[in-house]
Amino acid sequence: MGRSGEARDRETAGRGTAQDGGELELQQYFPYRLARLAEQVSLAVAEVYSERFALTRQEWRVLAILGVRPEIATKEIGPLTTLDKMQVSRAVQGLESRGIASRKHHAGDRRELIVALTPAGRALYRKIVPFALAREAELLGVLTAEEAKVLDRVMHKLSAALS
Amino acid sequence: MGRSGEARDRETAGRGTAQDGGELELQQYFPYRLARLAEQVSLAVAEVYSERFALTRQEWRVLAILGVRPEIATKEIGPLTTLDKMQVSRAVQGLESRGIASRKHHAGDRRELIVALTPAGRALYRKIVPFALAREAELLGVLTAEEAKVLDRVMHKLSAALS
DNA sequence: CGAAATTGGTATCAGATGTTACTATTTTCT
DNA sequence: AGAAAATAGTAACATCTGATACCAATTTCG
Repeated sequence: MGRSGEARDRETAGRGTAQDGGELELQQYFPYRLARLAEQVSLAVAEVYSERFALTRQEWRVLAILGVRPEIATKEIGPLTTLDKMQVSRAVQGLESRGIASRKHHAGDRRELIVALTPAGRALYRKIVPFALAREAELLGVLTAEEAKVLDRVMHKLSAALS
Repeated sequence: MGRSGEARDRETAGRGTAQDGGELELQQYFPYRLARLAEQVSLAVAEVYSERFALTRQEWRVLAILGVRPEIATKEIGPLTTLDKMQVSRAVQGLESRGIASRKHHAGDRRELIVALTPAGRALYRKIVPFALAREAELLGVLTAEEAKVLDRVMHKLSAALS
């Protein structure tokens, strides 16, 4: 199961994160701690797009994609945002209903829908992004450069181990 | 906002995690990556308690607490599990309805409910915990001891910065 | 070609979740 | 003491989310 090549002794993942005998201390349990942290972070970021701009988490993700890819087939959005097709459908509808995005059928294949930001949507995007980036910077700012580097690597490793 | 004392240069949290100009690349955006990872981990762990033992995430958390604190007022459960009082109420009801936990009114204050595991509940707990711990060990096993240590510290730092 | 299978997207319904308001009990304060 | 406020827990409703089935357009293949 995806062992990394590095040299590791017996104690390995032990100190500070893993558990001992047959007891499970929820507060120390890594999956719980991670879920909790992610929720905190998610909430902090949601202040930006939800409270200030009334977007759902899914809409925000789609918007983030549209900001970079000015025109995209909705079927491509799912993989990029980790949303299933129903969530994408709803998010895009939500954006459209508020004049943020527009949909049109693909000429070649009329099943597909192509989404793009409206001018208003683009303006919204440009307004939100700085706040979102600021939040991220604020957060990562509490870490040293070294810690940030390790964190990045660790997240990649864990993610890879799970796929 | 909670600057750590370490010496850090301009690049700081940059390399590998943070963003540049006014563009936001969702795939690289830390809050998104974290949410995604947490979801993956959560799913992997849910296999243990959900698929194998038909518990919801909330019930699992309450069970984990009850395994350590054999008798506890439900009002204490919320803070320990990061669930709101309604979630606790439902989770405990769920556990009770399946003979895993039992409730009784506190003698001194008859508003409070005291929850405890039934013998069947305790047996279930003992059956699940090893699997849950194994999952955790498997995951953390892909990290070096050093990485695990940094990860632990980083999670504490981030969590603290957000509270 | 044309029936069958596939694909993109959505309607629809069921179950989960969040919110508000309410009951019961206890505490506080005059 | 006893009215008012606070606390623990839940009912009830509204909303969100997930799963299934479905429609329309396209592709595959006999």
